[in-house]
Amino acid sequence: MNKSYQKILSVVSLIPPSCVASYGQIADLAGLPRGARMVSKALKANRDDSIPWHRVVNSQGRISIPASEPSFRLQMSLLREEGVELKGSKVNLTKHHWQPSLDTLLFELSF
DNA sequence: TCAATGACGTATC
DNA sequence: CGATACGCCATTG
Repeated sequence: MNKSYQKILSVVSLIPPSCVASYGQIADLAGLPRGARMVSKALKANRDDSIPWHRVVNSQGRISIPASEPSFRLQMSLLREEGVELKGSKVNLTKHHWQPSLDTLLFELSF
């Protein structure tokens, strides 16, 4: 577990319920431009359930976990439980895309 | 070393 | 909307 992973997870933990963020967006907020693939690795490696990993989807709003894996269904369930509108495996981004407040951004910078 | 591999992103057709 | 092609980059064998 290196520093980048910690940073990534800390950013993910800021995503509020019924909102989603993209891998690229998380990478940017974590100060890791073009680090989208690292975000996916960090989430896959993470075992802490208190981190809302399910609120991270790809830039198209689609769940990126292979449908063959069990966590794919789990992610859908968790999102629906929060009231996130899902059309198939795609979320309504115009409604649920996370837009961090200025406060949140400043808080991140101080981390 | 080096090629292959992703829970990615963007551009093009 | 679906399919393909690249770029990207840490990790893996």
